[in-house]
Amino acid sequence: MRNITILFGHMQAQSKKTVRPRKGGQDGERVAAMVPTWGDALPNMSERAEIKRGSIVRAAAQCFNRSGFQGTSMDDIADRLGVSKAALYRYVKNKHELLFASFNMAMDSTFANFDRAEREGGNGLEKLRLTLRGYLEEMIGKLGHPVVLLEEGALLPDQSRAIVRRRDQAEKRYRALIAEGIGDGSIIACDPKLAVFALLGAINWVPKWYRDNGEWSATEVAESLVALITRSIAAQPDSRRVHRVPAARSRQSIRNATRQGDRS
Amino acid sequence: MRNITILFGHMQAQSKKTVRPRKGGQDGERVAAMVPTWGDALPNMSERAEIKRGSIVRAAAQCFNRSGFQGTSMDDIADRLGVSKAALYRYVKNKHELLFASFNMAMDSTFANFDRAEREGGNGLEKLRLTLRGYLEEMIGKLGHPVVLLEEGALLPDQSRAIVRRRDQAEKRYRALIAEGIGDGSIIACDPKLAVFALLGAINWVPKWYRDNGEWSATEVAESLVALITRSIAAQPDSRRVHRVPAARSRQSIRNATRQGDRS
DNA sequence: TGAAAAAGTGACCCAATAGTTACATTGCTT
DNA sequence: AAGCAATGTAACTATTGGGTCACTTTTTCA
Repeated sequence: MRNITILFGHMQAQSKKTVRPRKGGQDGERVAAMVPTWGDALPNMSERAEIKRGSIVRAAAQCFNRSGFQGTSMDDIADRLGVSKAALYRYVKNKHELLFASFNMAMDSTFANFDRAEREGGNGLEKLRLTLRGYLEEMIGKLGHPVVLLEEGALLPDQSRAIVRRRDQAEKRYRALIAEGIGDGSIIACDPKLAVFALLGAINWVPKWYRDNGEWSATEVAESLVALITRSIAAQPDSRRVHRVPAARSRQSIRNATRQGDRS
Repeated sequence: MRNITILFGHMQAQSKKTVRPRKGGQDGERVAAMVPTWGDALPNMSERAEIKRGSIVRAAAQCFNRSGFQGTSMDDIADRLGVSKAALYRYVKNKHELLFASFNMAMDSTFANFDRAEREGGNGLEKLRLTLRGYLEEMIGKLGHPVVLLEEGALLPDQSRAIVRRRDQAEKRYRALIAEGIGDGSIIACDPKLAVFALLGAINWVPKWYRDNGEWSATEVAESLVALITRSIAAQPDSRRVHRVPAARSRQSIRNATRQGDRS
């Protein structure tokens, strides 16, 4: 009934269904199969705590994306990592901290990509594209597939203030890029605020349909989606740009990359 | 302690804070203020039950939009209508039925607007615009401000199957419109599936930023947003179309129409 | 190797909340 | 006015899930 514990540092015997039996139940002995607890990454030393915390946050973000904050239990997150709920509390104060960390992860990525685009980018439109593409790519890659940003209302008042401030800064910076693009002629005259909402909507919707078991890499999705949506405000909309990637890999690959049965 | 009940058919005395004291508490006598129970609409007869049920569903949809399914309690919904939780159960079987009804309301509107666009519309792009615009306008108008469609994972298996089927039909029909547009030359060559995801993302994101106390009517928001996002796939992107409304009412009005402090 | 520190666990506590029920109130109809 | 059906409510239950704790197992290191 206890784990048939064996070795390899951070490996641990586990029931083979990845999901551990929720309610103790009749505890027939588990069929042991070697599964890395803490899903992979675990280099060495005492910085491991930091790495584990990161794994917890990512797992939480994935759960939040799929089921929402209130719809996710700490057991769900623990199960995903192959640990017990109580173990999480060694690395994390409470559930809200996980939500807060998820939001901050997304905001960190946003600002990092703003900076990168500022260094690399050309005109306003190009910088906007670089930022969106980088963000999308990073979020998809880091979280297995999704993005974050829903469930804002579930934050605690203090956290909410902090996140809202960062998000407002981000939106302001997006609008500034659009204004820059309007100024340099790369972007059509439009209301920057409305445009930003439209862009972010399309971006933040991705986790609702993207499945990472599909054929598309994070890069491919990011590239073609960003090309598509930024065309809505591009001064000289380039036809080739929009369907370059889809045409290359054919629409069959998109079909595979996205839901069919879906969650239910 | 009991309501100082008085008259006017469906009017009822209520504590003035609209939110009724959650936990009974020390029941100081309530300061009575006349508030229409069931928030307005209540014509007459015994068909009133039907109308009340509709009010409940709309209230529920609004709550779900703001806080998610799991984040909304039946008390929240009851409070919004100025009734007790138990009263809801006279018109509704359970909470999941409310979620199901919310989804179906959105799907009904979608298909109704497909049909309307089919009758009125010109080329593929025009039909697409009509559909999106009608849907957005109707949802914003009907629900006070928002849309629905998140929280799909919270549906019960049976309900989920039904909704997923309708949603897939809707997506198929969206893709068909885009294909039609590609055929008649009004829409650029692109992957219809990716395009639909992008469009729906922007549409479904609206409740996250739109506030109905702003200056913009549902019609205005719907029109300008749809113009903006469909430009991403328009064969001949029309500059005037995109910023017509924003230019007319100035960007100040958008600023007012959207969040500043936001929920927290 | 052995002991202390670190990591993890099952069982428990408690608050929140979906749903029920026994009762009160309203209002229609005659 | 009386009585019945419809409508609504307060109080209860049963369950779920966040968070804690005493204890076990694993790892580190002298």
